[in-house]
Amino acid sequence: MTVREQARRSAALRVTRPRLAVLAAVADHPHADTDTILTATRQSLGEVSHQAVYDVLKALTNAGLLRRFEPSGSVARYELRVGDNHHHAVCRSCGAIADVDCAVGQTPCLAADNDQGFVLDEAEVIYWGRCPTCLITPPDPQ
Amino acid sequence: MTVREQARRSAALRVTRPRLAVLAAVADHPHADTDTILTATRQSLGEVSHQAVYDVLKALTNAGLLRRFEPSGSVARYELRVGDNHHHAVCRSCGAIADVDCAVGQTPCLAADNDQGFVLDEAEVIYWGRCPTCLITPPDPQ
DNA sequence: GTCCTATCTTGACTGGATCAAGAATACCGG
DNA sequence: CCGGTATTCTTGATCCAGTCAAGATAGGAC
Repeated sequence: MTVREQARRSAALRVTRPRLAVLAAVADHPHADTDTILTATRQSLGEVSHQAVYDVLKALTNAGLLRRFEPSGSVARYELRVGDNHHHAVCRSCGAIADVDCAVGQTPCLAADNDQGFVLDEAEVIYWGRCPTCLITPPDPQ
Repeated sequence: MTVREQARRSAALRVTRPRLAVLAAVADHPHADTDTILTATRQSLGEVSHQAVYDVLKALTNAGLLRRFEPSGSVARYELRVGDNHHHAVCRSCGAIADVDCAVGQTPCLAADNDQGFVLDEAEVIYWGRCPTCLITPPDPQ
């Protein structure tokens, strides 16, 4: 019993080659989607199953090493979890994503006026707008 | 030419029974997903194709009558677009959604410190936490 | 080295959403 | 009130990110 429990706990996050490779891929490709991460991982490792990458991303996200976010209309994207509380700006025309610091301090808007009894632990902010490139060369509106 | 252009403009948002029914369905079911809206629409109209509901939701959203949001891990949800800039609190365990006013004023966090040259027009905020029900009766952690 | 089980491989499947072609209908002018 | 026209709706197929399941592999404790 005790032995097994210990083993289970220590095995909470095994160090495997796919995990290291996925972690490196996310570091190299900020805000990458799953497919980009899969491609990058295969470049450094050779064959890796797509299921493995999904599993690894989920495990690392649960462990707090990665942060997952999903702008409306986009697939899931990942970045290295850093301590700050930065947010994301997304371009409405080309989908470009940039990191943005929040002006409100450490926990922006977390003190909501009317929280309906919810106990909140995170405020996820997505800013929508236009990136510099799309401002200069507006995409054809049809 | 002029005739056709006028027709096109005035036809920008035709008043059809499916559209009225969908609008009523969203009004009756705040934060409803597409399937809920489809079911509610069929209850008031009889048969409606699922494609029609998708088209209507997109048209009404583009017209600014509806607001679409999509919490990570959830399907798309819709609500009547109201003038305020309220946001949403989502329960991590049961997925319940509540409206929340932002404490920071009319355009929360919109004045980002470092906007990377983006011109921002909306700050979409999702608060993550636990709803009152899940606080009282925590769901089985397996 | 051995054992246990978390992790990875393989392959099928799910389900929200989109695409496409043709029929129906709202709205305009007359 | 009627016809013309482009939009909207119906029907039916398709896409694809993500999940499920079963068995093989390999990390790491002892």
